[in-house]
Amino acid sequence: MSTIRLTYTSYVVLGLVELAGPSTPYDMKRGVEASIGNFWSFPHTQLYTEPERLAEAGYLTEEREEGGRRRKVYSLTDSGRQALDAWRSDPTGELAELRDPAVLKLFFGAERGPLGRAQLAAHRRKLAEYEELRDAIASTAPPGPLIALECGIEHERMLIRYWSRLAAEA
Amino acid sequence: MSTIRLTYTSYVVLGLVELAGPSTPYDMKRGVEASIGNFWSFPHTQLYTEPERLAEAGYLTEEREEGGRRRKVYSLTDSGRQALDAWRSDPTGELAELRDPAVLKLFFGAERGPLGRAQLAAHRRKLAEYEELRDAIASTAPPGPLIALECGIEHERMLIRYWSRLAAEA
DNA sequence: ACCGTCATGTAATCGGTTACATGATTCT
DNA sequence: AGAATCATGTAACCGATTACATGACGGT
Repeated sequence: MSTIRLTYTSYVVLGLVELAGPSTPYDMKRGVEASIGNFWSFPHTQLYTEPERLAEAGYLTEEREEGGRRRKVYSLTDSGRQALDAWRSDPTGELAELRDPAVLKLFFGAERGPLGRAQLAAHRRKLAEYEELRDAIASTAPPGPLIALECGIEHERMLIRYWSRLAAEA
Repeated sequence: MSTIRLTYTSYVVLGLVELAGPSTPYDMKRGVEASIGNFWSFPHTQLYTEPERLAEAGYLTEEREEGGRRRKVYSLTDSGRQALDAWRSDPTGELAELRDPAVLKLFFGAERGPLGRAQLAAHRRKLAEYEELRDAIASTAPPGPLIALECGIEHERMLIRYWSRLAAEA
């Protein structure tokens, strides 16, 4: 049993398994897209390697399905739940970075007009998608995902205002 | 002369050298902090390895200072300027992700109260810092950095509203 | 002369991404 | 039955981070 550094990806995996119960990597993949994947994405291959890492370190157990494809099924251990709890209950003051590719271009002198229009279109689409998603899950989802989705919605609205203003000035 | 994939870090380096002229890694480091580093950060060691990569691929030239520490000084080549231009003038529809550690915790069930208060404090500090910075450079800085800074300010304001609301509900 | 801090850099490690590959399933 | 798409996974590579290390310089 090795010792590893828990990354954000680790917590996403632990959190997903807590939410959904014992999961295969593919279960996780489906759990990620259209939820947490909207604002914290990574390639699906991470969902094969990361649970393995976590299992080696004792945060998950790894079993094989009986019959069929005999896929790997991961479950939370006590140690895993503890790690998740410790992380979750530490009220971090760490801040998100903008890390917006379009703002990066802007910083280095990109033309506002075309960039603004492209961004506006994309952000409007994303906002619509979020609002639809919220309406679809509002009555059934746990509060965490819902409230996070609200943040995503505010984020999109802010950026739509921002790029609108820029595109208008240009 | 090798072929490399240009990452965001590459464009940051190319952009910095364009803005500031021939630079040593340490010049770049100073250029990064308090400007682009606020919303697209990375460890300073990247500023030693990345220019080297870029020089090998022909986007920068590498010279040695005469005397003193004989530090490496990097300058843009035509090829580097072209790559920067091509990137900058492509109006990307690629979207920023939230990728906010605090929202991640929220998603997986963190308590709103303590987390909200910690985030509020941190975001208020950051906002004040941005506003001060803006006032300090408003008259001298090129438009790109200023307009990007405006985005950072709006971002902070949005998150202050968001966490205020959450902390109040909790 | 010493100490602390800033300046400057090297090297190793590793998480994350990219590329690829093969079974299942569904559709026509 | 063939094609297309979804499901499931492996392996290699590499950019990014972490750890460490030494030189310069200002203050006491």
